[in-house]
Formats: sequence, structure tokens, C-alpha cells
Amino acid sequence: MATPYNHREIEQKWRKKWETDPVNVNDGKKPKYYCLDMFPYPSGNGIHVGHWRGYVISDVWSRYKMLQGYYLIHPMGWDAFGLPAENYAIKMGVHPAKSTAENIANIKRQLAEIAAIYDWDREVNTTDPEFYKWTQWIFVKMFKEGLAYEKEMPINWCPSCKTGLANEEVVNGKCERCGEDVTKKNLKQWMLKITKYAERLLADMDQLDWPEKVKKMQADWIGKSYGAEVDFQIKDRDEKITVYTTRPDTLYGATFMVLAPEHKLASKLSTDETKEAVEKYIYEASMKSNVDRLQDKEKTGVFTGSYAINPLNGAKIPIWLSDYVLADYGTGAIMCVPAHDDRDFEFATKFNIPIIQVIAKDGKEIENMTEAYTEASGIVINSGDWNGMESSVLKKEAPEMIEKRGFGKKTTNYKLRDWVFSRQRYWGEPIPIIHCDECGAVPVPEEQLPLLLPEVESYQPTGTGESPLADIEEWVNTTCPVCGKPAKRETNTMPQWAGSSWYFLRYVDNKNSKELVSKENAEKYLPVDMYIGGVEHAVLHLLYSRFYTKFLYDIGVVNFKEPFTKLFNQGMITGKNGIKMSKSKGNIVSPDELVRDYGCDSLRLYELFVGPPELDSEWDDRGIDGVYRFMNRFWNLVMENKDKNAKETKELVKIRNKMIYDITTRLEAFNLNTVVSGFMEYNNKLIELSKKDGIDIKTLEVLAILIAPFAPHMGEEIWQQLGHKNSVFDNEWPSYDEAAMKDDEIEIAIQINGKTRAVIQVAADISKEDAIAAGKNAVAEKLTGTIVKEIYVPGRIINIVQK
RNA sequence: GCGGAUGUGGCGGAAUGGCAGACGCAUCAGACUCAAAAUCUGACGGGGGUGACCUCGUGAGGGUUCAAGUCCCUCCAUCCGCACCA
Repeated sequence: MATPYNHREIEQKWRKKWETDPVNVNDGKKPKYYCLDMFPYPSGNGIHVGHWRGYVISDVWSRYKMLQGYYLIHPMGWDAFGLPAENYAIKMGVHPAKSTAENIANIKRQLAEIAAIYDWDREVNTTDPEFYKWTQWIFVKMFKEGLAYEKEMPINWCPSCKTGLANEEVVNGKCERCGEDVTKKNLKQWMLKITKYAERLLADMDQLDWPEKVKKMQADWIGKSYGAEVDFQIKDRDEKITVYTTRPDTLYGATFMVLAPEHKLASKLSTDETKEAVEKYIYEASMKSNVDRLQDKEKTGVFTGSYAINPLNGAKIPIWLSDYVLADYGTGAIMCVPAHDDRDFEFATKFNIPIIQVIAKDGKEIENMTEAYTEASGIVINSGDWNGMESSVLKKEAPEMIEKRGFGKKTTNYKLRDWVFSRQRYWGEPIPIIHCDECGAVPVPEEQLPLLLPEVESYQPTGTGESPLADIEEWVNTTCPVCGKPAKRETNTMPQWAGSSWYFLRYVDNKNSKELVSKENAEKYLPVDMYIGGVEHAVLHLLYSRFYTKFLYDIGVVNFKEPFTKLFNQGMITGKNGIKMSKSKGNIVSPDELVRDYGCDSLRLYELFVGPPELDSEWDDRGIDGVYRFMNRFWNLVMENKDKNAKETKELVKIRNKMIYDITTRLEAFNLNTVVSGFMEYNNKLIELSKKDGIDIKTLEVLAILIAPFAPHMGEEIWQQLGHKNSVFDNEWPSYDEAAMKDDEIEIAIQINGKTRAVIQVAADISKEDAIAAGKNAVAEKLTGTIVKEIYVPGRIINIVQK
């Protein structure tokens, strides 16, 4: 009887061996492959089987690439600044630096259980001054390029986290982090001009091998639209209001105008009669939170008492205020065409404003409009010299026509807003700026970076709009680097996304004290070839990273414009009934016991086997028994055959080649769950075969190499048991020979009218005529009608159609 | 409201338009065992038939095709994203 498979002994043995004898070696000749995991923030909860999945997927892919002859960049690090780490520290009542270090140690221990082939020499930590020196350096560069600027304005404010937030961090009016309703707060903020890159962020997505879903989410977030800005003269005043519209073709149908309550002309437009109502409306709008404003189903508004003149026909149209118009998009003012816009229609109906139809489907005017006609196709009517045109054509031509007539211009708009970059929190990179009364905002000189985050007694957020750093007088008070006079430091810190926006660059040169990354290493090892992580960062981290990379390209730090060539989003592992694993739900499955009882390799295989990697999967502990049984049968197959010296029969050659083909194509297609089932299938077939002739050594060797990326310990052990001294990863991924895969005999299903009636065995090279004849013969007694058609699909099916 | 994904046995899931349910879990039966566990063998969508077989069946309803889980149309359900962006 062969030695039973002892996962504990075997896995420990190889763990030790890999430590002293790494298998991923850079000989300077191999091409590089950079496979990256989204780095974790060091949560106090550690990692569960859901986190495992992503790491296993990337490790399998990495090891596969290694076997294909690449030198692997497969690093790991810590996204340790920011709200999650700080909130955890506050909850536990310890300093974030301490809790972060502890959590990192714990997760590092857990990660070791995955046996991923991380290169820990490349480790980075965003809270390490040698790292955030460069996070600050990038900010200084952006400041110098005019991309970082200060602005006072009402921003998104989370009352629970007590800090300002970026637009991207507000989800359905709630804080992305804690779920609290986001309010507005007027604060002087550092902003990053990501909008300058809107067009490039949109256009360069073409090159990316990313899931369409993520590309679309980014495109929608950037939100490009084409249209025109149109100037409306205010009646009896020497002022104009500019509106933005994507439907200039409907200009003749504008029957009113709406300004955002925050519009700079809003209160100036009121008359003696309307003044009180207008002021009240503006005040009430300013008090509403995002959530309130979103939840208001019914339109509200107030008439200012003033009128605008339609530049096309001189029509007098009332100017209203309403909070359904956003102050910070377009010009904060719109022309309203109730006949052709749902929102304007609703507003006009409520406030009895006339509706003029200017586009008619099939040229016919609608008698009593009950809803807006919003399609941009139809014949233009009621529109002076535009009458009779096709509206879709006019829509395209109108901006230029308006521009030529001198009351507006063709324009493009984006939904993307600049990035609110200041956080009123302690646990982040200090923004390296000094405020001087004489010189204004001055960056900390580059040679003085890093600007260290000072030790502080009370790191809790203050909620006043100031960061806890503001209390440290000896830190705040400094001198101006330009004029030398007393000056004050900026006390806000950077958002948690600052470090993660560029960390992937640092892995390839993490000890460089002179540069963010050397040109040489950047060219040799970057960009990232494969990036694996959850979809939750689609418009956060992934957008910010692209922005940073483009900026660093522009200032010559890197020579590529996109950081992540290929992206894969793994699905989430959930608890029973698709409920997200969380501590509060009490449904977290820890990998620790599973590794102990079944071994790392079994858990790795099961993580893949649960379901398609891109879809969410429900975790069921019982399923792991199946892969564990497979592992044992697989092991026994090898052990029972390794010393038999079985002959390499034609059948074995065939099955070996088919196996290589199937595993490789499924792996290439990222169908990792079917790779595992493929191993099971071939294992079952080989067990059958081994009962007859035994399995030849070559096939057993191929088994060891194929399984190695998935179950690395077992791959190594089998390779050694087969008598080899080197690592299984010193091999090349096996190739297959299509000719050797061919069967001599094939099965063909014989159908009558599409229903299978028999299955016959024929020679693989049978002619069409012979095949059909054999097929008919097999179902002769059922061929009772007149045959009208015979379909022959070589190697698959014969369908005889009879009446 | 708009956009996307998903829907297949008791369960997780397989199927370049070509024999639906691979592979695995659970269950049942048998072998081994004093017994149990482990392991091995077999059965395992519904209905019918002693039987070789017949018949229905991939969320619902239509359609295209010799042939549809797969393509087209109309719905339904679940999940996700966006949401007054003019």
C-alpha cells in the first residue's frame, strides 16, 4: 500500500524549502510578467475565505505565467493609511500606528497560509515615511503644475467620520465608508484637477483589456455630453444668463428657465413682490442634505419675477429657481423645454407653464400632451426657419448655427468633478503645504520630504472642520520656505486613496531613496500586466490610479499612460443565501481551520471550484470534502504508478495530450472552476486506465506540472517522488500535440427529426456517405416516413428529417 | 426611471447552435467491517413501461432553424451599478 497523502507534513516541508530556495528567479533574460493583487488595508478582522479567492486566483495565474517562462513580479503590501485603519484604532482605543502594525503582522501570517508566491522583498506600506515621501512628492509636483489648488466651497461632509469626502466616496447620498447620510459643509479644501484629464481618461479606455462593466462605469462617471451654451438676455437688465443644453434643436420650445438656487444671480433676479419667497427658497435649499434633495420626489420651485429673452424669437420666458438644477454642472442654469424633457414637463405641469411642441413624430402635433416626447427624432415644427428639418440632424448642427449667430457656442460637458483631496483626519499623509501671509500657499521643499506625520496625544477627529494636527502648535508654526517669515502648516491630511493611486509603481523599486521609481526599473518591469481585485473600486481607486499614472507620464516619471493593462474582477464569496460575509452578520468563514484540516492545496482548489471566478458564490463548507477526496485519489494514482514503469501506450499519449489541451484552454479562458473539474475528470479516466496498463512516467510528470500552479505543494512533492531533484516550477508548461489527440473511433448521435434515436461508433475518418448509411442502418426500423433531408455534422451528429 | 449581470436536478455548477445535467456536494443501496468511520462499487430531473424504450423538461410566452440552455422578440424574478448631469 502506498503512503497516504499527508498534507500537513508535505505542505510544511515545501514551505521551508521555498524559503531557502525561491522558485521565482530573475536571471535578467526572462521577460517579466507583473501580476498584481489589490493590496489590502490591514483590517482587524483579518482575512476570510472571500479574500482568499482573489489571492488564489492571482497566484494560480502568476505561477502559470512563471511556468511559461516569465520572471514574475507578484508583490504584496499594505494600504494602511485612511479611515478604515483609523476608525478601527479609535474603536479599540489604541494609536492607529500600533493597531496597524499589529493587524499587518496578523494578516501577513494569514497570507502565508495561502502559499502565494509573493516577493516580500518588494513589500510596501503606505504609512512608511520612505513611501509617503513620494505620495507627498507627487502632490508637490501637482501643485507646481497647477493641478492641486485650494478652494472654499460646500463639500460633501460625513458627520460620523467627521471629514470631507470626494464625490466618488458618496454612494446614494451616503458615506461610502460608514453609511451615514452625507451633508454639506462649507470648507476650504485642497482639490486635484482630475477634470483636466477627463478626456484622456475617457479616450484611453479603448486600449484597456478590462471588463466592459468597469469601463462603462468609468465612462458614465466621467459623463461626457455634447451640446451648446446659449446666452439669454435678461429682460430690462444689462445682464445675460448662459445655459447649457444638449438639445439646442428644441430652443424654440423653451418656455421657461430654471437656475439652481445657488446660482450667483439667483437672489438678484427677485422683484419687490417675489423677494421674500425667493430668499426663503434659497435658504431652504441650502439647508437640505444630499439625501433630502435626492428623496424629494415632487418638484419644487419659485418664480423670480424676472424674464429672459429667447435669442431666436424674442419670446419672453419666466426665470424660476429650483433645486432640481445642479449648481456645479454646466452653467447652473437651464432652458426648459417641457414638451421634450420629462423633468421640465413635470415642472411646467405643476406650475402651469405653457408647453410648446417643437418636434413632431411623423410631422403630427400631439393634441393633449400627457408626457414629454423625449426622442431626438421627428420633424421640427413651431421653430421659424428651422421648421421641416429632421430633429436629429438639427441637434447636431444647431450648436454651430447658434455660435455663428453670436448668442452661444458649441460645447462639451463632463459630470466628473475635481477631487476633494483634504481630510480633516489624523491618520493620513500630511499635505506638504505651508501657508504664508506674504507668499500664500507654498509647497514644502522637495528635499525636506517626507513631512512626517507628528505624534499626537488626541488623534480623534474634531468635527470642527479642522484636523487634529491643528492642535499641535509646535508643528503648525513654522517658517515660510520662500521668505523665511513665520508661517503655518497645512493641517489637513490626504485621503486614503492617495497612496493606493501609485503604490504599484513603487513595488518595482521600493528601496530607491532618490526617485519614486528609477527609469530603468519602470521601463523594465512596468506597467502591471494583470490586476486582480473586487469591482468595488471601479470609480474610486481605479480611476484615481489612471489619473496619477497619466500625470506621472506627463512629468516624465513613467513611459506609459495606463497603469493596468488587464483587469480581472473576481466575484464575492458570500455566506448562505448570498449574504455578504461580515462580523455583524456572524457568517464569516475563516480559512484557518480549513487549512488545518484539509490543507492549503485543498482549500486553494476549492476556492476555485466553488463557481465561475467572475461571479459571486455562496460558500458551503461541505463541498471541500469533494476536492479533498480528489487530492487523495490523485496522490494515490501517482504513488501506485510511479514505480511501475508502465509503457507509454497510444491511449495514454492521447489522454495526456487531451488533458494538456483542456486544462490549458480552460485556464487561458480564466474558467478556473472548470479547470478543477477538468483535473477530476482526467483523474477519474486515468484511474480507470491504470487498472489495465498502469500510467507511464511521462504522463505522471505532466500531471505534476499541470497541477503545480493550483496545488503547488502537491505538485512539488509529486515531482520529487518521481525522482527529480529540482523544483516542479523549473519546468516549462507542457504543450500538446493536436495530432496525438485524435481518436480513431468516434461516436455519432443519430437523430430523427432532431431527437436522438441511437449512438453509433464509427471510424474517425469516415466519409459522409458511409456515415449516413451507417446511421440509417442503426435506426432502420424507425425510418417509416419519407426522408426529406439528411444533415451530417462530422464527428457529432446525423439528423434525418422524415415526414 | 436608465444601464448591466444572472435565472439549468435537492444543492454548487458543466455544455464552439449539434446526445442537457460534465465535475462535485447531499441522499439512497451494496461491498469491506463485530460495528462505525474512512474507502470502493452502483443509483440519483419528472411521468410512463416488466423491458429494450417512450415522453415531458434549462424563469414565462412567442419566433428563427433540420436542430435552441445557447440566436431574435415580448415579459417575469433576483442581484449590482447609476440616478433630477439639462
